[in-house]
Amino acid sequence: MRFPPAVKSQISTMHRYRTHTCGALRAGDIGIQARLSGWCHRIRDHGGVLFIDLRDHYGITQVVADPDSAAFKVAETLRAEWVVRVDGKVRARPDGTENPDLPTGAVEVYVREIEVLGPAGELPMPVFGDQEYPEDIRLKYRFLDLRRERLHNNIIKRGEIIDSIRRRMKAQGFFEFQTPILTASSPEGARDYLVPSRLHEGKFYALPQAPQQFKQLIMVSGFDRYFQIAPCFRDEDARADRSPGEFYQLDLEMSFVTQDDVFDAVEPVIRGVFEEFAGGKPVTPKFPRIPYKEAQEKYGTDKPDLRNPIAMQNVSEIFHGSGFKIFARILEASATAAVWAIPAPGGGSRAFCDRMNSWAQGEGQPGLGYIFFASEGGAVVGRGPVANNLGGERTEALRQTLSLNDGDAVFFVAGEPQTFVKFAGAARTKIGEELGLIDKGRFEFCWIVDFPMYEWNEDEKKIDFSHNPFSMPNLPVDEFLALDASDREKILSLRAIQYDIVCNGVELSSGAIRNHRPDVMKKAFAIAGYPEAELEQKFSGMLHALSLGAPPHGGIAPGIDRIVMLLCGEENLREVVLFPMNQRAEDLMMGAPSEVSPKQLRELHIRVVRPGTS
RNA sequence: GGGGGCGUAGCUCAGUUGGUUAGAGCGCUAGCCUGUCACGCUAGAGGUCGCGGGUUCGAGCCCCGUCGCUCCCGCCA
Repeated sequence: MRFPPAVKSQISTMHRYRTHTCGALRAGDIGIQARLSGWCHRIRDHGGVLFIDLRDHYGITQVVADPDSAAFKVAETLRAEWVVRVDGKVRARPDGTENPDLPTGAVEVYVREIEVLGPAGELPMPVFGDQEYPEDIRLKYRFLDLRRERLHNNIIKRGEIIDSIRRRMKAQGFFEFQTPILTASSPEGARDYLVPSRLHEGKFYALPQAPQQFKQLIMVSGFDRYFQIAPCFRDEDARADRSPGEFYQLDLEMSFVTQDDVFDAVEPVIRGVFEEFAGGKPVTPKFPRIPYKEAQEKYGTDKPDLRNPIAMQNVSEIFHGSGFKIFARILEASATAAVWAIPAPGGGSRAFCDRMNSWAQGEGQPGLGYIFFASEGGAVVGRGPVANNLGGERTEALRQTLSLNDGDAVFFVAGEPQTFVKFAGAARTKIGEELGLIDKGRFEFCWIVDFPMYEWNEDEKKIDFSHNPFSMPNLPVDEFLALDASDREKILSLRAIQYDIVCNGVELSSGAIRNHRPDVMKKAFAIAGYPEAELEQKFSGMLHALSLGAPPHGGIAPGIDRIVMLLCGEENLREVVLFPMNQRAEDLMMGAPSEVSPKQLRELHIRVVRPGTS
């Protein structure tokens, strides 16, 4: 790496580094002396004349040197991504050489002096251009990746979105609080990140999975509308839409509210932020409320992508006792078995249906039955093996039920809904994608409501909490307290006052009206088989607080990273997080996690026991 | 913990049925070029084909194992 000698500045009145940013100069500045600092984005050396695109956070300005300029010799030594200071005269570009793609494209800086502030070695990854690079290289050299336009813009947009959220929350009367980062491990939920205590041998802090208990305690403390852009920590495996380790939530909680009050407070904030940053893409004007059960039946998931117009239907009636023996027997054998239809408008070709069938087999399914409809002698008839066995009359009934026509198809899944629902949902998504039915240019929101409170655990033959054990059951308190724990039917049909916001198939958040009554909570846990003593032991602080005057309260916690991801049009959270970890929860740039010194371990009363050496 | 995909030059990738000295673009080095903005032209350097083993006269290519990255399942109240 060479450092060309810096030429001492002759313009002592100027700022040490710049009079303008690289995005500032316009035609009106022609004739002035300017000083710019930035990175050599792109260098074009024509021998006689040499162009440097100088880039900083604000933009790009073209710098020109020719053999007449004093700094030509220095200019020739510059390489990509060197950081330099440039002095020169702002002048108009010659006629016909203006660059309309650049805000500064009418002018250029004719260089008089160049000072190298920070030279760069050969780059592991160029900053210029928009080529894809491997994740590990990108993460190891995150600071280079962040110089690139796309990521740089994403991070800026992230900040602007968070600003907008704060503004909107405060306008709704919410107040921002800070809750502890070092707290206690909680037995419920995800795996905790633990921090060993130096002063208390053998004891650990945990990083909060969410400020859940704190925000409830803030309500018990008599504050009314809490929010926080809250860091959350969970030691679970990553997904494209689930960062390993840490992420941020717009955490909020309100006192004396019903579900409707929470919706009325949150929906305008989320909708407003999306409208502000969606770049003109339409946003659902009023979020529809879809009961959990309906979401499962129509979309095969509790986070439906409503941009996909396909809605499934239960068509068991049509197959019951029909000539299509495979399904008829399945329905015969079990009262809870069903056949669901997945309409595929425009999918009416044997080639498409066969392709979907092989896809299903690739997913480990026996196959995907189908009928496709075609015109024949003026009538629309069903084709394929299912239609042949089902017969004309029932096939026609299907066609009418599902409003299908010439050129359409329908696929079928059969069996016990609880075992096939996930696959049915995947098939609905796949069909929608393959047929191009999903309008990517919009944001489709919905609330998912009425989550079941409990579910049957077939493995352990017991009743479990279905989702959040601290949600209020949707039943008058007296009735709930009077429940007979053996009335399995009634208990399994109970719903919790719990809700999710879903956008384009991404679960943005879940929330609930909390269970603020110790007696109801004890009953709720008793139903799930937790003895009162255990509850007292694990959640004594919370129970105690709730027993000394707790207001009814509820809230929700939309994921900031996911909101930003959707608004940036990205499919992976790493594209909207400043310094993300890889899938194995490593920070390749900082080298985290890392080994620590024996002294540190001793102070923390920790001994590392490696697998197979104990 | 399980399954899929990928791994060839600093980077992005090609590489036929297993067959001579493994190629291209970008980047890098040297030279030429006075109006480019993905500048152009010429030449050059740069390779343990992730790693280990096997099959074969012969392996980048086939087989087994292993490691890394990634996507998914489990998990994430």
